[in-house]
Amino acid sequence: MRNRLKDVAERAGVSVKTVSNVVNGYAHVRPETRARVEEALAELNYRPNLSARSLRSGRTGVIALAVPELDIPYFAELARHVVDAAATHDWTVLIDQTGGVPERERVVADGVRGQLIDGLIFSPLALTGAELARRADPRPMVLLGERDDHGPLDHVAVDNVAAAREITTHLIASGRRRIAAIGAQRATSGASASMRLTGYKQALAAEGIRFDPRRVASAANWHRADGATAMARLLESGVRPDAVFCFNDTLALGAMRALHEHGLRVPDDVAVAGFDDIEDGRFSVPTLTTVVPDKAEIARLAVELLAKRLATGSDGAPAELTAGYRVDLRESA
Amino acid sequence: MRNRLKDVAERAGVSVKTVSNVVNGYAHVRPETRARVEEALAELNYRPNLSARSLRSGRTGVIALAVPELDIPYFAELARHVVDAAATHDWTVLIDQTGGVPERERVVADGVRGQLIDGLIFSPLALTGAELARRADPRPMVLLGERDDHGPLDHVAVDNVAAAREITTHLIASGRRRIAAIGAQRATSGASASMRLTGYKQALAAEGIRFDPRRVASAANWHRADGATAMARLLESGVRPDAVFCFNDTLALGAMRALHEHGLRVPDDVAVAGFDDIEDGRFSVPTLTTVVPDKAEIARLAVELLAKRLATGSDGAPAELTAGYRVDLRESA
DNA sequence: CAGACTTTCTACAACGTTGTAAAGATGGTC
DNA sequence: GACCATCTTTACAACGTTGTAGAAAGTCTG
Repeated sequence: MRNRLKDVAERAGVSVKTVSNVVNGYAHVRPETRARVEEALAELNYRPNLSARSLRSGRTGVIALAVPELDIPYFAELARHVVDAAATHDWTVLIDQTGGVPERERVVADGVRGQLIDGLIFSPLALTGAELARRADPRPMVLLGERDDHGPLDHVAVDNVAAAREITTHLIASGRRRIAAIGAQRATSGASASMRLTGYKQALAAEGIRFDPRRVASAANWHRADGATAMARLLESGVRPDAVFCFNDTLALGAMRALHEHGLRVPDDVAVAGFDDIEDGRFSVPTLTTVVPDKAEIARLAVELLAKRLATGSDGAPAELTAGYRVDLRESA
Repeated sequence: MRNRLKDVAERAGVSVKTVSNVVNGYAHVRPETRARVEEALAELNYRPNLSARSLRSGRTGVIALAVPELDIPYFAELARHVVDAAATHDWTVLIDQTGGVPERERVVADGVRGQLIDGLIFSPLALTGAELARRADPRPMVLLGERDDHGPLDHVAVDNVAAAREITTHLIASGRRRIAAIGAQRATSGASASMRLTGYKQALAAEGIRFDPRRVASAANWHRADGATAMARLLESGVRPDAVFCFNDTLALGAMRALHEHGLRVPDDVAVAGFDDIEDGRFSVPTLTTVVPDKAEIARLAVELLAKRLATGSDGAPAELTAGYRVDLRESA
């Protein structure tokens, strides 16, 4: 049942190379020969051996996508877009989960996958661009997500500062003045966090609202539980926000739960805004106003960067591409 | 930078095969030789070429996991467990998303991945076991999820009937009598649906409550929107349920949203129970009472079935394994 | 210390594929 | 009909790895 070119060749009465030529659509094959070969191909249900092809060609047709966790909805959705974008190049995507753990991230960047993959699309959480740049693996890598320091590496992100500014401005425009923020992190660990915080501050400044550090709650992780505890901390600390900008949707959903537990209504008492547009936010109670990054564009740009590196043999200055976003106003703010 | 055994061998002054022996931990290598080779290995940062290994061995060390969609939380969580279980065999997992589309499912079963994979763990939505059994690909395949008809194929599932019965019984025990169900499907398309419906009916019967078909709402898909519309349909049809068993958590979250919109409180007015234990349900308002399948066990059993097939060359009668579950009582019921 | 056995290392071949080069067939031109 | 160009097909080698078989050197047994 495991059929090789050789078996097909014998059945069709031609050489192995002729079968190979037919399989690969080489033009100069006599029509009758082609027909005979195709018949044999079908009868034997021939499938090319990809290992042999890869060995011969030096390409596997597989790229890796490394993300912190697939059960973070943002990354699950992103993964699907990457798979779709890769399919246009006939590439298979292998997904690696790093857990955001530095050690695992380093191992992935250094090429755990060995010669299994042609390139890597990487959304790191713990490692900086500079750390990643001095990796041992020569295969091309594209970084996803905003980094202040992305080293000499190709890179795709949305303009986080602008997006955060825009959604904060919306909160102000709808009459809120005591706007809290949830999700800040130590500068070293989270570029997303610091950029979103910057956008938030810029919006306040532009509208002449004084920035109050007591209204900013940090969150080491960005899961629901973190959002809930951060919100609770804010409420119990005595700052009485009338709105909160959460640095991602998951935090926002957690924050809404905490607000609910404190007997506060959303958006009546406190408006809530998020970031990422995960599916849950479209069905939460109330639905979540959020920044919608163009995930399909992010995926497409990343795959195309990789394709360019693979085509040109990795040289050329690092590219830094920006994908689009929009703010979707729903019920929560 | 791309180093082969040959380069290492030259550097260490030994034959290619000796390097291979060191890399593979062959015992009979003189310690000094081993040390010299290991030094060369490190200096050149040798990585084995997996394509060549696969070609030689006939094994790729990659298994595929085919699921409907990764942004369905249940499958994202399951995927992580499968990756972990596969890691114990040093296998890499390649995830395929079928979208639940029959054509895509057929293509996956017939081996799109060609010779890239050693085996397949498949959670089909559209195709029956019998349809899947007559596939063209000879590689071992393990089915996940309950099927009434799973053909002559290895298969891992939890006892859906028992689990549905148990959680419905809990609803009854807590005093509910007008218990609705959301998620029924035409018998042909959804074995999960029909088994959960069966468990629901059994629980009613055991407690002497007459089954009322008007209290059962169907849902072609099991997304939030489907749960919300199904719940709304029930409420507007005049049946006044005091509880609802949703055939998965996502439906339940959608149903809770619809209840909220109709001004009904959960669990005070209507208790809600789900199935799957997705992370969202642990943070929803209120948190969701649900059936918790042992996803780690499902993954482990599936991977081990695959390992057994690969070791024994695919013969032996199809196995049918059952993984555990428990009912987690939270706020919603 | 002969013989048998073990340890250490190596050459070779094969896994299935495709690029190269070249041979043979066909067709066209003068 | 000789020549050249193009079409069609083929043999061969190579991609990097590892199993097999065997050579050479070392160790043990009686």
